[in-house]
Amino acid sequence: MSKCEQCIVRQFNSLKHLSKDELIRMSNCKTSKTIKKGEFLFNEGEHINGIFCVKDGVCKVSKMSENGRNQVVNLIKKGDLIGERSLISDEVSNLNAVALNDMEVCFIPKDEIIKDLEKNPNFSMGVLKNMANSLKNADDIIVNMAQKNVKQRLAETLLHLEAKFGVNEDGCIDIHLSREDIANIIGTATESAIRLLSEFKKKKYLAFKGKDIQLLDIDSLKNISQGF
Amino acid sequence: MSKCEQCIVRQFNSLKHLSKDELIRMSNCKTSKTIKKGEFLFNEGEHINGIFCVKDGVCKVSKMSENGRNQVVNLIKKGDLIGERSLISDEVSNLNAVALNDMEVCFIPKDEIIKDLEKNPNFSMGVLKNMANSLKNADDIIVNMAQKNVKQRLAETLLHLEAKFGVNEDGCIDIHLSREDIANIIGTATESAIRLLSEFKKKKYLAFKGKDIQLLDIDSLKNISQGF
DNA sequence: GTAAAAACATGACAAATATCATATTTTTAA
DNA sequence: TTAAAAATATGATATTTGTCATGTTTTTAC
Repeated sequence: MSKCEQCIVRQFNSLKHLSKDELIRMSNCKTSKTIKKGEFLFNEGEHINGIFCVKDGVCKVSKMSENGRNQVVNLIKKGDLIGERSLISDEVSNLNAVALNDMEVCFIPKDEIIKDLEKNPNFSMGVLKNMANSLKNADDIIVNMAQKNVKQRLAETLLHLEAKFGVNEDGCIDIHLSREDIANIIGTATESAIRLLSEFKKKKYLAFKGKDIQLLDIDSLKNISQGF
Repeated sequence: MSKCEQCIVRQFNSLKHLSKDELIRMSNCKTSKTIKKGEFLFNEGEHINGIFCVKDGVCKVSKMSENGRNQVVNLIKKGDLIGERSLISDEVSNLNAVALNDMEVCFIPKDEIIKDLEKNPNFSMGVLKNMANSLKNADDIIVNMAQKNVKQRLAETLLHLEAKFGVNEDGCIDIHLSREDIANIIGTATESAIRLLSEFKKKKYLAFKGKDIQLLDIDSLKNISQGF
């Protein structure tokens, strides 16, 4: 069993506020899991009863709309925590999370985290700050969804993905998303997303390498996302 | 100066978790303000440096989009707190808040709240739960914005407003919003909102009394919001 | 009370987007 | 390896929505 107190990943999230003692206790009750590409971490309606700390890999967090379409609300990567919300409010998850590539995660049971939240103000302030930040992001996404058209949202999303995941040795955004995933992030029909990506390619704002995307003209994409 | 420990309003928000001592200290450092209809509580870019507890009245919380349009992200009413976020993350506000009618609010300075958050785990858990709930709502709004069309969003919003603000003696939704406000909630052009309201009126889903709106056919509105 | 401003309303049209159809390419599984 | 399935791509068309124009009603400020 790997030890939390020696794990680098926790430096990237609220768990960095825990004391050595708290981390040792956590090591003893956590479970490590390997989640294969396409498998679920959790589903809508499930009681999660703990949080996941992502050691490696990426998952998409989404929610079914009443229309029967899937909306991606977040992408979670190495160093992030998932499930904080369902932990604090005693409800079942309103979201589902599916691995986009093979993942290494640790699962920490609810009770353990609650204890730490109550006893360690640094930790709870950290969680609070993190949530405040998520909430601010959510507001930005709402404004973008409500006020920007599909082309603007696609440009914005591509820039955001490159900023978040960086580029690989080919110069492409270092995450593999299907065209459908991209459509489900920006909230449009898959065909529309494909069409606009083709348009951007034709205009040399980006290039396809295999199915991955390389951004070529950041300035133009920025302008588009801002409505110019 | 009114006393927090005797104020009913705090029962409706996280401040209910504070001890008598903490409330007495809060009474001594808070300031009461009257905010007239149309005046701002705070603006985008301002340091808020505290939270507002709403004793009476309603305000709309919005954000300018890069397109220059205003998106309403929340409506805050009696019993709610505003400004929690800017308090916890040390940044300027990303939102602005303007009174929709005359308001009575108390302003509690940041330092006081931070002290309580660090010393009273019940309180910080309460704030955390509240934020978790806001985050869940935000996800729902994102999904609605992304996946529903304007007519669905209007129906949804009307139902939501009636649930949140109730009806007055005329049977109308008990909040006065301009057509522009409604358009800015659902993220559409004012003309589109007006047109759809007229359509709903023609179909007897609702009636206008003056400029207020009375919902007549809840079932039909529910069906519309769900895409039937 | 009255003029000016703001809000509301509606038509005409243009632009954006979804949907359906169909073809091609890529991936998956036996 | 190969057939089937899934993903990508693009055209045609219908629907939704935004924009501009214009008129009416309501509210505001003097």
